[in-house]
Amino acid sequence: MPWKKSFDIDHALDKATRLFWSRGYDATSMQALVDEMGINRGSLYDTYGDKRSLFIAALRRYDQQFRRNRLAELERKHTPKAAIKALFKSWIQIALDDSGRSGCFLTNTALEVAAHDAEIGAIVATSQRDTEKIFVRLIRNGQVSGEISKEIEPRQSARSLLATLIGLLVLARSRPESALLTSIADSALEQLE
Amino acid sequence: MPWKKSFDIDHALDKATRLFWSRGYDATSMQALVDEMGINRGSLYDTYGDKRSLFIAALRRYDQQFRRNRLAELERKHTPKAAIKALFKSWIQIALDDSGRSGCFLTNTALEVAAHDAEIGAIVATSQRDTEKIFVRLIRNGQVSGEISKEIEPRQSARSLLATLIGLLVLARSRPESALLTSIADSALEQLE
DNA sequence: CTAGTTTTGGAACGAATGTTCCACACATCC
DNA sequence: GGATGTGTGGAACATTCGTTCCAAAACTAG
Repeated sequence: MPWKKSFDIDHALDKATRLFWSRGYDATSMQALVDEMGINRGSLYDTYGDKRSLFIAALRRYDQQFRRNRLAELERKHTPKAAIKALFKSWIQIALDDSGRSGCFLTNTALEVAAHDAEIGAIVATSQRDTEKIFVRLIRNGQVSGEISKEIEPRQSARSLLATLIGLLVLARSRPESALLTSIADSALEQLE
Repeated sequence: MPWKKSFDIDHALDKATRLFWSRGYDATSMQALVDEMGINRGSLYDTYGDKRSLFIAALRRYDQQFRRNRLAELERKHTPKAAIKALFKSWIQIALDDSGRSGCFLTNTALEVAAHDAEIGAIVATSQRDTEKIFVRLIRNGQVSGEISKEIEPRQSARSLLATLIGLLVLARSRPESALLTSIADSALEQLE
């Protein structure tokens, strides 16, 4: 009769996510994944399919665990404007702590794979659109409570915030300098006043 | 006695640049480069060295031809603020025209290679710093002539412009939508008022 | 023409790639 | 204990990778 898997599927997927996140798709070999995930090559193919499928699963998991959940938590714990500020600050903190300079998995993927792979491109684009929507909501709520200027146009400012955040994520990987990144975050927040 | 090369070294390098620019480092094979550059494999190794050296030469050429020269031309032909506007507009134009969705070679490289290769990382970081300096100069000159508000801090605004531009270049590759990109460019310019 | 040098086209290399497969060990249920 | 199905470890597969090498062709200079 059947038998439960002896390894934690999600835990192994987290390991794969970390590796893809740090090195990208092409530079991550199946051998490195086998080593890092701590499971057998056969089990890997049985459980997750081929490399591309595993990458998509890792990207989806990152999108859920790291982006959606994190944004939801920030939205719950802070006022709208403070949530935006906390988002930028936490990314800067990650960039300065992270010795591997991994940046943001979704943004890395946007450049490396998304342009040449429709399915992966759709995942990236959808998550960017969702982040944009969250910014719109935060701005509107901030305008109601008065902490964000009523003169700005929510959609346009949300797009600007998204672009600035993505730019910061790129610079975090090539120039992880505190002064540079905080300067950018400050500018982004000043736009809301 | 010696004999001049029968192929144009820079022309072949341009072909290589286009390929690396569009596909990235890992996804571009030497075979594809041989085919695209139209020269022999032996000649390629004799002239440019190994793959990484060729990539660096291509990146340096892009930085000179496409970034520096283009920025210098914009600075020469326009007033400071108009130059910034023209820069954003031309990138949007390229993004919407470019069926290959190549984005910006330097920005692509910042994410794919720069974080894990010190020499290439230095090239990317240096070019980003130089672009930042040009923004500072444009802003200062615009403040003198009066077309840019004297209330803004040139260095901080330059960094903000850089981040926004890079964010736009990433989005150009994952979501080449006119409304999105022009909205971002408009926001960037509004910051200067 | 001859000598000298470069390009050419392709063979060849070892290493690494993603993927498949299989015999063995082991845990579960009857 | 025996049957069933899973994870294990590694061999093996065909490709592709970057790189090296070489004999023949092509061109220039004397």
